[in-house]
Amino acid sequence: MNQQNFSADFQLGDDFSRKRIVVAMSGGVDSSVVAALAARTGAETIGVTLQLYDHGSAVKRAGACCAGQDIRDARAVADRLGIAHYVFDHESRFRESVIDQFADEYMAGRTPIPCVRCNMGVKFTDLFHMARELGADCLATGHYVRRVGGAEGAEMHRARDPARDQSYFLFATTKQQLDYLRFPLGDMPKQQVRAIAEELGLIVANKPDSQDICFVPDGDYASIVRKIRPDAETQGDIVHLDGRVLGQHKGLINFTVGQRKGLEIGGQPEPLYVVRLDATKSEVIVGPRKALAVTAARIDECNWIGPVEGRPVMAKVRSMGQLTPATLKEGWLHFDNLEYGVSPGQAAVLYEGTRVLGGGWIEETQAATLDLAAA
RNA sequence: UGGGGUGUAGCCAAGCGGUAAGGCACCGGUUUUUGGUACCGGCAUGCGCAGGUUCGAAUCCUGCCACCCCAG
Repeated sequence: MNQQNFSADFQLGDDFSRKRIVVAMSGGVDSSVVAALAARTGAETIGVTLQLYDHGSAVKRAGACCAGQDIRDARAVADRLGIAHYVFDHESRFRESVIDQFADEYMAGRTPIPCVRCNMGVKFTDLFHMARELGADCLATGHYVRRVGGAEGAEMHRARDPARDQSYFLFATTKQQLDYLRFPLGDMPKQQVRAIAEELGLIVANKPDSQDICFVPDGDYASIVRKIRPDAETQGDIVHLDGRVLGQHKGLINFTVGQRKGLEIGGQPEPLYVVRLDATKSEVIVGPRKALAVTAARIDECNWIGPVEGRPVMAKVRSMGQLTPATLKEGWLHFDNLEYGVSPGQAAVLYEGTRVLGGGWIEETQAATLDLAAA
């Protein structure tokens, strides 16, 4: 640990004395350290925390953010750093832009990514405007992703540490947002971030990383959906690709494409996986693993911050997945190799080297084995 | 109630005298700021029931029960 570790480039020129930085503080260690780094530049630093959901069961859980104790942690860190700190109640906004949409997606037989919706709306739209209104020169967050100056303006790149890279969740960041955003942690290993927090005596130094979905108390996301969408328990058949009805399910919301666990169908020679969800018939269609293979995915509601059409790129269809070579043509992302467990509602994010080119939401997929998909 | 067959964990199933494979399902753990996947571990003191033979039985014998098939 040396002094060098205490600085980060906020990409605001040389004279920070007349700059103002707004930091999105979730109450976790990452954004707390960003606030510390921002304050250290000499710029006027303002911490902003959004309260995103209620004070119920979720707030005491390790790994939560933006509620209850996290708000107090953010406040404590801001006090320690001697920076201004504002808390805004965004529960209703979060509910309609993230939680309701989350439930509706599951109801439609799709598999949502609330973290992306949260980044798109609450964080990079609402917070963005607040920062502007506060007269800030930039909005800094604790995301592990890099903002790099390029020939045609700011580019987004994957984090230095591939294990912590969060670019998958940020594909919908627009060019305009990227111009204004700063991600000072993109070059740092997590270990260093914690070390800084500890060095500065921040209360959150040893706080567990957030994981799972922040507004789901115990990993049981289906219970949240059932709570706000009472008809989520519509039962239906579990149907094999060959047409056989193998069993019954307790609601489409409990399943996603590629899922193996939870079907409760035994006596099979090999595992069954969810191949498709049919919301209109309330059917879960299952088949062998090879039936999951897809050659392409149609993506929609795309956001591009780099050139992609017709070029060979690398793609990700899940946050922790491997990069896989692909090409985008007329809305369809064609994979060079077969991909498995690709679900509508998930995101496809494209890269060129470390650069994030953007991405889109998966609407449908092209099965590799037509004979099996025919059923 | 004539003949034949089968009864091993929730399901499928090997074993056919030497001290209960494997798969699916399920449970737990690891990994993971989405879901899922993957990986690791667990999972029948007991083989339809009751006796018997044997040093030793899921495996042999007897009886009973259940289910299936073929006949009249």
